[in-house]
Formats: sequence, structure tokens, C-alpha cells
Amino acid sequence: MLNTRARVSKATVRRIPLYYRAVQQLQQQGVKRIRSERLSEIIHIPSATIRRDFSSFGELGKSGYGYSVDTLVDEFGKLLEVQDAENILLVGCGGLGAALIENNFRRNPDLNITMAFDIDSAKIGTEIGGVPVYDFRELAMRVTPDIKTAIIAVPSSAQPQVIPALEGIGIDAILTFAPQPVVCLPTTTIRYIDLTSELQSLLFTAHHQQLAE
Amino acid sequence: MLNTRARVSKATVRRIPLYYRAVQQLQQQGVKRIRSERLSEIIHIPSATIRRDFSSFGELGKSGYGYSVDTLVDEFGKLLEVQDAENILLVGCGGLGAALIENNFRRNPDLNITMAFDIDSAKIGTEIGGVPVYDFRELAMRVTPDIKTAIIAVPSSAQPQVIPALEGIGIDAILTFAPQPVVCLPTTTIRYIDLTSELQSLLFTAHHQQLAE
DNA sequence: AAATGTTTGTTAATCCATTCACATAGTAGC
DNA sequence: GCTACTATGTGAATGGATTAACAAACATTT
Ligand SMILES: NC(=O)c1ccc[n+]([C@@H]2O[C@H](COP(=O)([O-])OP(=O)(O)OC[C@H]3O[C@@H](n4cnc5c(N)ncnc54)[C@H](O)[C@@H]3O)[C@@H](O)[C@H]2O)c1
Ligand SMILES: NC(=O)c1ccc[n+]([C@@H]2O[C@H](COP(=O)([O-])OP(=O)(O)OC[C@H]3O[C@@H](n4cnc5c(N)ncnc54)[C@H](O)[C@@H]3O)[C@@H](O)[C@H]2O)c1
Repeated sequence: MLNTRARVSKATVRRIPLYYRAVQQLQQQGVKRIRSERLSEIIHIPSATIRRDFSSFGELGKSGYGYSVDTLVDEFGKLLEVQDAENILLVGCGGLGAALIENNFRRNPDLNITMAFDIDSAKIGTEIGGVPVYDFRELAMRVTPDIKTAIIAVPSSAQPQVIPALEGIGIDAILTFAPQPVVCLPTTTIRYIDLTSELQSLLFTAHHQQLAE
Repeated sequence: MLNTRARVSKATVRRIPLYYRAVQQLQQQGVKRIRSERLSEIIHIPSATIRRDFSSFGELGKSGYGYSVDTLVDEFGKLLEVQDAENILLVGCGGLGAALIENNFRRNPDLNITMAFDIDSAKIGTEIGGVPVYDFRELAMRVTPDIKTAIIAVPSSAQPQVIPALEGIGIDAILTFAPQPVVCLPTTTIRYIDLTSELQSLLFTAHHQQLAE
């Protein structure tokens, strides 16, 4: 079972999806068996890191053999709970929000944006890629109790009003593209994706530290 | 000068844009002076980390006083080279690519997407938010020599062809949304933004480790 | 200009993650 | 079954980043 109550490090958690995607691809290619050394070449993560990460979920491999691809797909699938669908709401149907809805994590059938909200009356009542857009003021009325996850794509200035409203209806996981940091409940897990900062720090690295080893 | 050749850590580099944004906002609010303790409350980074980061760019502050906001805006602006515009090309004008072009880092006048490329004939020859969309096969012909930076928003499957083409015309900094890892030249700085992985690892954290301290 | 209070910059301590390296446990071939 | 390989899982070593804590430096007040 995967309940080895060994603590899973934050760095490991960020890599689980990469492992899952890679072993899924291998499985689709009909590969039955994989060594950490070979996997390392595919995903560009050192083999020692892979083995340590894997070992924090139990003894998934066999000495002298490697890992069974099917076992890995199974175990990481369980970790990511891909068997039961995660229903997600999205707030802010601008350029970015609409793109996310259109795509709707198509490659991952367990991730579903099922409804969206905006305050722009031109957007309210429409559908984007089959997903209905509701008035954000009707949030409490429209949301179904199975939704615990939200994606925010509103301007930074609107974020301080949006987050408490989401927490008020029971959302406890938030992915946001608005970089404005916000205080949220201790039970809320929030992650910021700050596109401008990513680009700026990339450029800093490229310009200042072109000492590629 | 800011050429204290003290090594700047990777973690610090990722925070420079956050510092720059925060001190810019303070400046706009007319704030002249800021202490690390106060800045910590604003951007949710411990004050000790802030002071250590700042000190890697020289002695920016004064004991018993704090930091001059104007000085900080100046110094971080120089670090991020905001005085001269960074011209950027974008490949893949799908939902995400179009959203990025429309927005065009509006808040940062030094970051400009100046041209875009696609292989879809329905898009080639059009404009998105004033930015022309060219045929990707005309990349070498269309690109101007001032462009050293690219954003990639093509499907993962197309990425292995796109990156060598970009490197061929002198691009050395790449921000990509296609998670497929690629080998690139040692002189290329590449950063991946993997939206699906971000969401999946967020959900893992929310579901498995709701031991919010 | 002396006394008091404040906040930096940095040294030392700690924490977290990566990497090395190998004993152990298994595979594969005969 | 025995021998020769092979690759895992993990202690131990290293490296990187954060945090604590405080002497030194400056501001401010009187
Ligand atoms: N698109 C980019 O390239 C880019 C780059 C960097 C950062 N971002 C950030 O991503 C976020 C979204 O970007 P975008 O380009 O889609 O912006 P956008 O302006 O196109 O869309 C924002 C949408 O949010 C809606 N909105 C505003 N206030 C709202 C509220 N209180 N409740 C519900 N909806 C509300 C607006 O009506 C609009 O439809 C912003 O925070 C932006 O700073 C985007
Ligand atoms: N939008 C999302 O929510 C989302 C989520 C997760 C990951 N992603 C990733 O972001 C990337 C872009 O996503 P999207 O939703 O905009 O995809 P999209 O399919 O809407 O757009 C892709 C665009 O790239 C163009 N293209 C394809 N091959 C090309 C080539 N060789 N050269 C130039 N252009 C080419 C296509 O014509 C299309 O316009 C993809 O890699 C996707 O996996 C997006």
C-alpha cells in the first residue's frame, strides 16, 4: 500500500506529475520495464533522485530488474487520484481563462473545469468550450458541493475579493495567475503562477549568468 | 555599481521580480522608505531572506533607517535591464499563445512580443493584438536580429522541431509551456511552465498533506 | 554631541534536498 | 542450483537555502 507514512518532501511532490506522465507514455509505447538510469535520460532528473523519490512511496522496484511500468502507472495514478474526477471552477474568463477552459486539461480526463465565473455581462450567460459562464455574484448559488478546487485568472486587483468568496463556499485548493500575494485560510492550499516573474528571472539568468557549465 | 561579483543564488534570482514589482508599487504610492520587516508583510517573504537577498547586490540599505524605495526601484530595474526593451517572439498562436500576445506583459513596457509564428494557414497573415503572425517556415526570413528570446506555446509533440529552429536563428532564452523535456544547446537558457503538473502537485498537497501548520 | 533606539548585513546554526557509493537482493544464463 | 550480473534502496556526505540572532552602523531626539 502507498501509506508508508514517510514524509514526502516538497521537491518530490512537484516531481510526481512528471513521473506519472513519463510512465504513462512508456506504457502507451508498450514498454513493460524501466530502469532508473533510463528514466533519467527521458525526464532529465538524476537517477539517484528518481530512486529516492520512488522509495518514499514504498518499495516499488526490484533489485537487478528495475521497475514495472504498469506498477508505476498504477501507484502514481493512485497518488494523483486519477480514478475519481476532480471538478474545478474557474474565475475570470479573459484571454488566459478562456484558453485554460478551451484546453481543459484534455490530456488528463480526471481534471475537469466544469463551470466558470466572470463579472463582465458580455460574458455571463455564454459558454466557452461547452463550459457555462456564470455571474460571479451568483457563485454560492451556482457552485456544486463536489467542487473544492479553483483556478483564478482575474486581474491582480480583483484577487483580494475573489479568494475570500471562494473560501466561503468551501474551496480549499487554488491555482492563481494573479501574482498579488493574499492571506488565506490556513486550510487553503494556494499556488501562484507568475508568468511575468518567470520571464523576468529567465532573462536575468540568460543575461547575467551565461556561464552554462 | 551592481557588479559585486558575489554569486547570486538561483533562489534569489527567482525573487528579484517580486522585489521589483513590490518596490515599484510602493514608489507609486509615494512611499520613500521601507524596512525589511515591513516589506516582508507585503510580499510574504521572511525579512531575513529579504536582507540576505538584497545584500547580494551590494549594500543597498542603511542601518537604523531601512532602504530607500527609489534606490531599490533603481537597482532592481538595472538588474532586470528595464531601461532597454526586450523584444520577444512567440511560437504557437493557439488559445494560450493568443492570450499571451493580447496581454503582452502590458504592465512591463520593456517586455514586448513583437512577432508571432504558427503553421496553421488560417492564422498566418493575421494579426493578434497588433502583433503579426507569420508562417513558422519563414522564421529565419522574418526574425530581426534584436530578438534573442522566445516563448513557445505549441503542442508538446511539435516542440522538438521548434527548439532547434529557434536556436538556429540565435535565440538563447526560451520560456515554454510544452512540458516535453528537450535537449538544447549549452548556451540556451530554457524554462518550462508546466500548468498540468502545477495543478496536479497542488491537488496532491491539498489532499494528502492538509496538515497546514 | 551624547544617549537612545532602530535596522542593517552577516556569521553561525539549521533545515532541506541532492548526490555518492555500495551492501543487498534480486535477475538471467547456463 | 550455481555463478555472474544488475539495479534497487539507503546510509553517509555534500551542497544549497533559510532562519536566527546580534554586533556594528546609522538615525533620531534631546
Ligand atoms: N495573459 C498574460 O499573458 C498574462 C501575463 C502575466 C500575468 N497575467 C495575469 O493573469 C491574469 C489573467 O490575465 P488575462 O490576460 O486573462 O486578463 P484579462 O483582463 O484578459 O481577463 C480578466 C478577466 O477577469 C474578469 N474579472 C475581473 N474582475 C473579476 C471579478 N471580481 N470576478 C470575476 N471575474 C472578474 C474580467 O471581466 C476579465 O474577463 C491576470 O492577473 C494577469 O495579471 C496574464
Ligand atoms: N491551455 C492550457 O490550458 C494548457 C494546459 C496545460 C498545458 N498546455 C500546453 O501549452 C501549450 C499550448 O496550449 P494551447 O492550449 O494554446 O494549444 P493549442 O492547440 O490551442 O495551440 C497550439 C498552436 O500551435 C500551433 N502549432 C502547432 N505546431 C506548430 C509548429 N510546429 N510551429 C508553429 N506553430 C505550431 C497550432 O497551429 C496552434 O495554433 C501546449 O503545449 C499545451 O500542452 C496548455
